[in-house]
Amino acid sequence: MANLQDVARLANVSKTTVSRYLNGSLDLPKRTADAIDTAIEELNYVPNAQARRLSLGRSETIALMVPDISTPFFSTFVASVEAEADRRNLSLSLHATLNRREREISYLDHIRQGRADGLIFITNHAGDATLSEKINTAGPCVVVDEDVAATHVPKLFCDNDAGGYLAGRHLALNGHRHLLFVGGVDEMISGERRHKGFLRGLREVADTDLRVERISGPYTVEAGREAARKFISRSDDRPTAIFATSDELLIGLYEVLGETGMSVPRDVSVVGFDDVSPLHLFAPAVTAVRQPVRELGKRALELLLDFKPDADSTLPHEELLPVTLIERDSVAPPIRNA
Amino acid sequence: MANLQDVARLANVSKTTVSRYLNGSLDLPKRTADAIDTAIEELNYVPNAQARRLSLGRSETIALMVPDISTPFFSTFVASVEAEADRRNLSLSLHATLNRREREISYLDHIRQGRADGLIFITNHAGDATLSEKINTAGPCVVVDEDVAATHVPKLFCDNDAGGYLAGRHLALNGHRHLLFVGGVDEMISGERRHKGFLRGLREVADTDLRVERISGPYTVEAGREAARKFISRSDDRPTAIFATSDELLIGLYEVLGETGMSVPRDVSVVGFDDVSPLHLFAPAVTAVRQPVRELGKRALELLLDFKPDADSTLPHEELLPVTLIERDSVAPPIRNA
DNA sequence: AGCGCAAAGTAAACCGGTTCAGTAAATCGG
DNA sequence: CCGATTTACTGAACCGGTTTACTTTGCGCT
Repeated sequence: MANLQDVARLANVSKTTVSRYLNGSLDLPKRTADAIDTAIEELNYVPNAQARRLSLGRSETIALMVPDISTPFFSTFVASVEAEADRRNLSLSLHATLNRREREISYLDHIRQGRADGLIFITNHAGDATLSEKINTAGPCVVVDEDVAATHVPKLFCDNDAGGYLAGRHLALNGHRHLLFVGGVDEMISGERRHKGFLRGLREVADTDLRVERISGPYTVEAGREAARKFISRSDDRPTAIFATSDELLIGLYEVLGETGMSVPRDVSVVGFDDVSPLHLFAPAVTAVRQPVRELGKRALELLLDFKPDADSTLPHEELLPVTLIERDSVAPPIRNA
Repeated sequence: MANLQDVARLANVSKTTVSRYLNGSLDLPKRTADAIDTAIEELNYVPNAQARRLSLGRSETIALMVPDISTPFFSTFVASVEAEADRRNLSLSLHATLNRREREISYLDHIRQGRADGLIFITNHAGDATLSEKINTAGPCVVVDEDVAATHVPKLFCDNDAGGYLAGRHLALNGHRHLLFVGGVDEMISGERRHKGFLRGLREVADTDLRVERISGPYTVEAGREAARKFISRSDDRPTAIFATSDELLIGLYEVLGETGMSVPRDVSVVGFDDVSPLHLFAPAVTAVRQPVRELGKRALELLLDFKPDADSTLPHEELLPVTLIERDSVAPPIRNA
């Protein structure tokens, strides 16, 4: 493989000249420029990215850390970050943590190691002191989708509270007073906010007679199944509507509901959250709160690269992206007989 | 940031010693080793990956090029490659080509640039001479899922022919004789193989009276919609079964079938391909040929890193992974009235 | 006492770029 | 025709590791 030196020799100039010419920091008369171009052509020269990066002190790479890549929400998110990174001529280094803390912590070192210039970080467990300490000292980093307590980095979330509110209001307007909220382990701020918004939405419509139950758990298909089983095992006084706060929870819920012959929305109304999976094709099509996932990815990279913190602000920058309710066929008024 | 030199100074040894100690190419007496460990601890030293890579002449990174990251098939594939890469302590550099040839070609340079040690490449258009030339000279590379003609690199596909066969046989056994095959643009080998296998499966069961139509197109939701519209616009003598050869095609098909009130499988039977999306929740649950996507990703990286070509073999190595038919509710015998 | 060998390191070249601080020659103004 | 400026370039240091080939010291053995 030819290197800068080889090109310089063939073009009868110095390394410096070729380097500066290629980087545009030197104007050359046409003859010299041509000689260099010819030499590059002839030797089939391609600059070595590793050398360039070492010299420049940056990797031209940003790292993306997500719990899992294969779920629609995260894969769509990754896709939108990649698109924006590509637009800026940055490479994307992708890492799945599978929610394992030691991975999260070790990947955070990638910035210090010079493997990445910055990091976009999504985690599903948000309370760890070691983790937040590490995030605060790792280097350029933004936290997305789920908060990590005690971190002083820019943050970007969907408006979880508004999402909960929309779902709650919609179900209350449809006459539901006894509801089941599924999702969110205690430490996850997204779950808390969705829950709070949900209650607010319900109360705005129906201030009395409300009964809201909750099954907490991770945003997984299996947790959805489990919640559904628990729901079904109760023979009487069941809630008339369920708010499943992620696509995965909803999928698990639908699976079990379907298997056991429960009919949506006749026997129970359902509202989902995320709306990245093809919920419009499910039976019945699912009414859900839609997250602006693509917007989230694009904005995350913008925040990472362009954001300059206010000197006077002591609080970390936090940004909320709006959500919308997509009405489909999984919500109906409850049957009055109980 | 502390570097090797700083550590060496503090531990009263030379750079060489520290480097060799850290890389295990030097056994040191406990006192010296401790001194180095202490210095590293004290200075909070982390080796610089860029420098290491330049020196080593490899990037410890492999590049993954797919048409799109957000579809379930590719995102699952990416996830499985990432898992295997992580197991081997390699970084993964992710690139979406959006099927644009100039991107595919420019990303292939990443190997020569030293940005990646090898490349896993999936494309959806397979006939280009510039592209195959570039692939042949780019460096370590494997071609996955869809063939690129005239390339001499290891190749890994699902058994598309067997997949077509399973679908054809299943539909024929259910009594279908007039069928519609949807998918595959001309240059795509996967489509051809699925089609060929489809015919073989049909003929094995029913040698006469077979009528097989075909609508070609890319593996997209929109192409699925379009095929469905075309299908529906024919008022009589419609095929009684449709083989939609990707999840996306199937989704588009189901959307339009649903909107226009066609009932599956009463009015038309449907078999899908991929089975990565939650087809079991669709209405009705979709019978489909399942691709072993995770296996595909894992094996792709193995091939890239471990495969040593036979010196005597002139043909490129080609590997086929088995597929299975998942029977659900979208296939029934045709109604006999036409 | 002296040879041989193992133990414990090390100096310096190298990977392939970028960049600071110049230099030599050509051109220009007066 | 001389000094000043501009043009066209360059030597060498630097980024931070890895590695080859080599030195020094100390010990056991005869």
